[in-house]
Amino acid sequence: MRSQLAQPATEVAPLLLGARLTSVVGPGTVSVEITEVEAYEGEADPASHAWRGPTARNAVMFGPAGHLYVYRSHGLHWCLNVVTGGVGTATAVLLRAGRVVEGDEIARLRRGTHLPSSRLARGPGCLAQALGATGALDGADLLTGAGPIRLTMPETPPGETARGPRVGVSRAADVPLRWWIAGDPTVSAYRRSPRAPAPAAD
DNA sequence: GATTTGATTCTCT
DNA sequence: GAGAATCAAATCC
Repeated sequence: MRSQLAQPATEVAPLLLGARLTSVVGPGTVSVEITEVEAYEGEADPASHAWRGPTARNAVMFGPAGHLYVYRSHGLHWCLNVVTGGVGTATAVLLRAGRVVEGDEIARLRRGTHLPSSRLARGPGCLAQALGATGALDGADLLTGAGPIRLTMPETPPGETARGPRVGVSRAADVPLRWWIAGDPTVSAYRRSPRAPAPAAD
C-alpha cells in the first residue's frame, strides 16, 4: 500500500476518497471514512507549507509516504495530512472531511455538543478533533497497523466523485486540486480565502 | 527581535 | 456576512 501512496498527491488524493482512518488514541477507537481531500504539491505549490523548502514544521512532508503530517491552524485547530510521494518530495494530501463510521459516541463527546452525525467531522479541524488527533501524532506511520492512527485504503470505489478548487487557500486558489464524494452531507461547503485574489474572469 | 499570516471554526448581527 | 479566538512559523528590518 505504501507504494500506492508514493505517487504525486494529485494521483493519491482521489484514491483516498472512501478510505478509512482509524484512531485509537484516548478513550477508544474512532473510525472515519474520508469524504473530502485536497492535494498539495510540495515545493511547486505556492499554497503548500513546503513551498519555501524544508523547515522544522514541514519536515514530515519531506519524508516517506504513508506518514501523518499534523499542523496547527490559527492556533486553534489541528489539520491532518497524508504524506505522499517519495523521500525528498514534499507532496501531501489534506484530509478535509469524513463520515464517522465507528466510535460515534466518542467523536460526539470530543466535539462537545450533540451534533448530527454529518457534522462530526465536517472540516479539517473538526475531523482532527473527532479523531482526537493532535500535534503529538505528527510523523506517525499510518501503515504499520500498530500505531495510534492508521489508514485503510478503500476496497471498493467510493462512487461518484467531484473535483473543484481548494478551500481557504490564498495562493493558487483556482487550481482544482480538491476532490470529494458527490452529494455527501459531510463534505464542507466551499469557502474561498478572504486573502485570495479575485478569480480569473472568463 | 518584532510583526504578520495562516490549508479554520464558531458566534453574533 | 463579518469578526473573534489564539499559537507557531516565516518574513522583514
